[in-house]
Amino acid sequence: LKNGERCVCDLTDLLDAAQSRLSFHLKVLREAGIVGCRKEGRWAYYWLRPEAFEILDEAAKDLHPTKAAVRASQAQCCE
Amino acid sequence: LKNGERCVCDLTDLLDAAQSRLSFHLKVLREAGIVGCRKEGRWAYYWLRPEAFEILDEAAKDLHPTKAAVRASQAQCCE
DNA sequence: TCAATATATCAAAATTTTTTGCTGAATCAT
DNA sequence: ATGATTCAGCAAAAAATTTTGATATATTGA
Repeated sequence: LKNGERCVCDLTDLLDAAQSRLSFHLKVLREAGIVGCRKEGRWAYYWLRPEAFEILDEAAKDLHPTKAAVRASQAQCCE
Repeated sequence: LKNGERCVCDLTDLLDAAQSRLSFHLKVLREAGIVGCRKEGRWAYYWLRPEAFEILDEAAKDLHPTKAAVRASQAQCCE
């Protein structure tokens, strides 16, 4: 989805995955706010929500060791 | 570990988790290159490896929707 | 209207991950 | 030496996640 919205049927082909399998995962991603979705006729299109990535980036930053912790671990000679 | 190295016994207290449980998870993290570890006497100290976070940041970036994809999804009025 | 297509949903099955409880090795203090 | 402490590793149990197969709904075109 990184390159733009896709309908579920495209994704089943692209990913060689069963439709119900994708439907399940897309639902999880949708409920997590990671993908958006719209219905158009028979098709359901999904896309990545850029907002979700701000949160991801923040979370990744939060995990980073502190400067002090980095200094301390650099002082050690580890395998 | 974000704040600096800790020995396993500290972590069992801090996280209220069984020792074997922590040992298991720390092993996974160690093998994934996320934590470093050293032995000192009876204790085993673990710390976060900052290098791991570069990879994480890169991976997060890779997932980001492209500019074009963002423009397209913004053009839509979605729920 | 009828058949085909796209999708969601659900329960059961399969798989993966996590936790627990136990054992054994190493270190340290007495 | 002995006993206590710290930790790794393992197998079995438990829990969580994922997949599959079936069914149901909605849309479209003939």
